Amino acid sequence: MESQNVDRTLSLLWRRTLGTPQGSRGPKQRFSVDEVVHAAIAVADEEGLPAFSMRKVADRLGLKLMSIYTYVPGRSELIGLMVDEVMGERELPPHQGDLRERLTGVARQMWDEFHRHPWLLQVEESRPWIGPNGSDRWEWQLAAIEGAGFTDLEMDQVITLVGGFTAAAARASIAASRTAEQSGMSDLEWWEINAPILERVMPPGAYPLSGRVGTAAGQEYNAVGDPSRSFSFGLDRILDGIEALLDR
Amino acid sequence: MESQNVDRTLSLLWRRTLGTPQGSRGPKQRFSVDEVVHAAIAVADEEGLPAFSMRKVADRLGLKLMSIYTYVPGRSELIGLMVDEVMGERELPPHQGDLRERLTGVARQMWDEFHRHPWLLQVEESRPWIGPNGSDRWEWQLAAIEGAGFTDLEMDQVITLVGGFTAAAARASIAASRTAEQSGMSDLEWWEINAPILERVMPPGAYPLSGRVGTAAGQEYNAVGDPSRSFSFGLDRILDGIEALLDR
DNA sequence: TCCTAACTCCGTATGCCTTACGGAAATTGG
DNA sequence: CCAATTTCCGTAAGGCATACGGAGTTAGGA
Repeated sequence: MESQNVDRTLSLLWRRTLGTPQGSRGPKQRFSVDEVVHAAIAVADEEGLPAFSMRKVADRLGLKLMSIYTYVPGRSELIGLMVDEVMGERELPPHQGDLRERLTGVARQMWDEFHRHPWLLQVEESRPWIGPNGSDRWEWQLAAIEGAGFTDLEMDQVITLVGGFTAAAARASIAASRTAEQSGMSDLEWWEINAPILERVMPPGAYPLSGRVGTAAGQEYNAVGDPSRSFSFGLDRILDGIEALLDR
Repeated sequence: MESQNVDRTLSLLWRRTLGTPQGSRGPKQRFSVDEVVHAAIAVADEEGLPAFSMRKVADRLGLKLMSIYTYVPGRSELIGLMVDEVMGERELPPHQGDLRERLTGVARQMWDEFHRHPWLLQVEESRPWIGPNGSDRWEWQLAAIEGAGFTDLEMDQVITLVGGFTAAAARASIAASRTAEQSGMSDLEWWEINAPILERVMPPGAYPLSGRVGTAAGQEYNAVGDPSRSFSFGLDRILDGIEALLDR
């Protein structure tokens, strides 16, 4: 019964290549799986994954809660469909330029996607679903560095490295903007509340480096840190390191 | 009333330097805040953050649910206390060796900590609480690269880079072991269920690179990917890139 | 000495969430 | 035209955080 669920979800993921094999007996469904998935994506875009619920998806479509379960097996499978769906919403551009430009393209594509759909970073599935758009994506990423001189193993590791770092950087960036906009508190207000206690509690001079580096960062950026500059900085270092690997 | 909450939580975070200023009127509390925090950490270690609930913390202490709220303001504040607590559970060793060894030490300390307490990666707080152990940690990380020749801004960015990558690598590693142990399915069984459909659905030859690289990785490692080798590989590239920055 | 403010512990209730189950209505193959 | 099948949905079970108020306990001050 577990494996039936896997079957069903895989069929839904690959529904475009498989066609829609629905038995013809009963009433037709009022919506398509696509419409359900898109409604779900809209909810997640607006409210994030923790606040994403089956009821909200149903409400958005004008269905009652339990009807959603005739379209998809459950919440986590629906999230799997959403992930593969957003991975297909932009064309994968052909790779151009040298290795550096190509990997920058790969990273920036992920960076943009994470910012378009921040809930992607909140998805925690032990085993990823293998869908068409995710498969295309992985192939495309490997194509970016094919022929550059890496072993097959290194190709895997290089993409993992760039992808992992990009996800971490995007996480920081999104956390920063979420904080800025949604929490009613500005950075300044937050410090005004924290400062009195912290001054009382932090031994003066106990954190010389934090103080020096913190004020340097605070002056250079406007905020406490600039995530998009951290991303560029980190990516540059990583690409330097990867190029160095090819010069061995 | 929001800011009262901040006040209260900061006082709890810095409780060791502040002393315990509890009013003396009513009955004494049966436990200390430390005991509550440690019980909470035990629950999170065993079950992860999604399954972590106030009720389970209460049960573990022999308290009833609502009594926990006399110790800490709420769930998310308790998680803030847990985070700072685990950041203090290991001595921060003095830095030794060259830049490469020092940064490796910083990364490995985080790597170990994430594996000791995987739920740290599931904490999503827009604004981090500033506690004593987190502050010490940040100062210690900066000390690792103080005097190496970076500007203050670069120091911030270098630590952010190493920390972000380490978190991403640990996330992959933990996801892999969670999958292996807890989901009843082995990698093999999982493929046995997925393969029939995927073969039917993936156009043959559509994913040449994925196939080649995937089997290379699968043969070299035993599993689909070896997270700890990906970590070493990535860290080496990053350190190469950082050293190159100093040679400019 | 004793009253009362303040505090702990906890029962109850509200309002979320996922999902199992079963029933009514609709549709179509035979 | 009947019976199988499917959709849509009501209900309920079992989880969650937390607001509120009440009973009992403790100690400061009159």
